[in-house]
Amino acid sequence: MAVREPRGRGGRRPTLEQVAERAGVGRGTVSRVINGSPRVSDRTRALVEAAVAELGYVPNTAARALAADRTDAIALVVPEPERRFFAEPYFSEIIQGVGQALAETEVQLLLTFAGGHKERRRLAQYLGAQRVDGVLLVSVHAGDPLPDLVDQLGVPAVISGRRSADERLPSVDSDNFGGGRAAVEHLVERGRRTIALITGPLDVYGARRRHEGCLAALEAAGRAADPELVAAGDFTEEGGRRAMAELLARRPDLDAVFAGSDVMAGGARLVLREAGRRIPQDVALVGYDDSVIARHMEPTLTSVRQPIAEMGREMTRLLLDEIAHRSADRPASATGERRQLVLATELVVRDSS
Amino acid sequence: MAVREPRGRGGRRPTLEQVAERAGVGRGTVSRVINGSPRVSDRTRALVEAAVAELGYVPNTAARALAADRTDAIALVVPEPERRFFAEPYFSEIIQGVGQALAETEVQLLLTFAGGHKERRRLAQYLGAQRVDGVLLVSVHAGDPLPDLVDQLGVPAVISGRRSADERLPSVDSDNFGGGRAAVEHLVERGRRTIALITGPLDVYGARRRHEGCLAALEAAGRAADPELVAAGDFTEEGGRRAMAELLARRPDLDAVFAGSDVMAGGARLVLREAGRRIPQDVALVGYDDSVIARHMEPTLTSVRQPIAEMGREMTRLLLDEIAHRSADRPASATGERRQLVLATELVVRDSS
DNA sequence: CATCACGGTGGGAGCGCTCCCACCGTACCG
DNA sequence: CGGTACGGTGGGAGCGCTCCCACCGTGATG
Repeated sequence: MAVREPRGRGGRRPTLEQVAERAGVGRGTVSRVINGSPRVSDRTRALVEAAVAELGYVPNTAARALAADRTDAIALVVPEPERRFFAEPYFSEIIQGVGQALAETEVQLLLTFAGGHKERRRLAQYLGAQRVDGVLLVSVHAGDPLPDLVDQLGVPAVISGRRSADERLPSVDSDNFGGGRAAVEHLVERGRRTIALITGPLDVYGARRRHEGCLAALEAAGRAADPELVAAGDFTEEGGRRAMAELLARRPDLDAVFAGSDVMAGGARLVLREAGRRIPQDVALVGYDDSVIARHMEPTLTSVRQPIAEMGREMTRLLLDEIAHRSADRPASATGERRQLVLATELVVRDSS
Repeated sequence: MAVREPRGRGGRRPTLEQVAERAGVGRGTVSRVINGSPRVSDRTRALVEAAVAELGYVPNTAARALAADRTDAIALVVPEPERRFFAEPYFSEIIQGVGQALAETEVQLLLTFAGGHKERRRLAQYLGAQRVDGVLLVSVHAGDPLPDLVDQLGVPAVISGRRSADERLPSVDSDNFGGGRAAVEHLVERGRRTIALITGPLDVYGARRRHEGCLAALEAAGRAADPELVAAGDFTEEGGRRAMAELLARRPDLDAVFAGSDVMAGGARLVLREAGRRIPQDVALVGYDDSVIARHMEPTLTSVRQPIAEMGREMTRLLLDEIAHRSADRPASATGERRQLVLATELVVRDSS
């Protein structure tokens, strides 16, 4: 007759204590071996490792977290209200990168959905309740209070994309300036004379940098920046349509368009087609993001690729670094380490230009 | 001069004990209030709640997990080696659904990447080490040992898609049979006479069911299933190309194609175009999945939509149910509850048919 | 008026681990 | 040859919570 275990499922797992007994050593020694302390003799270490293997011992996360005040978990905070965030491959790729960086460690990834303002406040509380060792914040809005809230709570955090030129928090960004510049340089090289620009919302730092890159490329090519050739979009397809219609009305002679996102480029394409302009013969079109849309558009869309998976990877590394430093009582922020990363973008040339 | 806290960041958070003292009650009573036990008088409850609010108390997850042997977290196991999994919106949508279902609860979502076979084994260990209360398994292969491993460990699990007709584990599937049938019915209604089928790998249960649905629709329309009009693909674009070329060689008179996935439909489209067939005038094309590709293909692709987000939601509900039942010492598996869900699919008609 | 039942409550024990202090022995020093 | 240093080790204390048992008071019961 099977004896019923006190509680829980599938029988109790072995504890540190049991491993210690089996190896004929003390609890502290086993703990030292498990945690890779150098202060253990080789003989003892081998003994303990054998016992661990025999018993199939796995440390209890909860107990460790409670005793050591460290969870070996980080959270990726997802701004859920934005469906856009899910629709674009951005999300998947970021997670892919995070997963890769985490694979080399014992750290777990927690997904947290931050909805409205109250939920964000609740989230902040939870973060304070030692649920995770650090936080990855993606797709942060300019005026979002969350990053600073998290920072004040003393929770290590890394954000994707700087919110401004003088970002204080550790961050990983892609080279928006270089990306915008490369797109326009490409159009110039292709012999395009009248290049129109559809920008993203300019209060978003990344969108503004893209635009500044475009302007720099134009200037380098000896062309004056023409306000008639610039229209602001809002990263939506509809916004791209509106901007394109506007530009076409003002300057029917344009022969190239750079849109600050693929989605806006998609909207622009529809307007161009309706106006009877052929792509790329009459008008060259370049987008930004190198999203799925770009590869499946007709014609396929030239676009600027951001290394999103790599951003996820670097964000994670930065965060793990910060966590390690803080637990060693010397925040990386105080060691003058580089905590702002900017990764290169790449122009992917396809049929639309 | 600020007194340095013993350890950890940002000062200690209030504990149950402190709340108890503040409220002038015992520790047990506070615990009861926090956990919503009915065995507390209204007066006392109000007292405790006030103290909780004043102190901004949040229970320590680790301590609770240790004491109660329950983590209030579930894991979504992601089969990482498949890049396909990330590329398709499947992943994002599943997570979206899971997030929605979890939003109503206090349960956290852990993302676990299961790479090769050893990593899966390691994963199984961790699952046993009370890291999570349950597991969501997505995109499970036919011969994958993981589901049974998890089950043997006694960890509640729900899988997406049945592995066979007599799936034992709780699962949420979409109506692949109905989806395949609807696609072919649609082609029949459109007056197509010679309907070719590109199947997925038939050892994948879902793919086989789709195919069986197709055959059922053909039979219902009084058409014999013609082996010449069936070719097997492997869910890749290249596989779709090969299958389409084969079909076209065998039956140049075909006027409709159903592909078991949008990606294969994409491959088929290229071959059809090269062969000078117009879509939909000469050949109607229908895909499956209603992925981003479908919306951006030229012409836009008619496709069968699976309610993926809803599947994520239902999987989560099923899992939370199972967890609740088990902790109440009566597994849902023993109560004869329905643990296999099949959700309806929907045909989205676009320009390709 | 003693007895019982029961809603309501306090607090001990213990979950499995890390941290840290005490201690042991050996090697090296003056 | 006593003193000091130090690598190596054992185990007590405690992390913050839940569980459960003992207990208290009240009102119904015999």
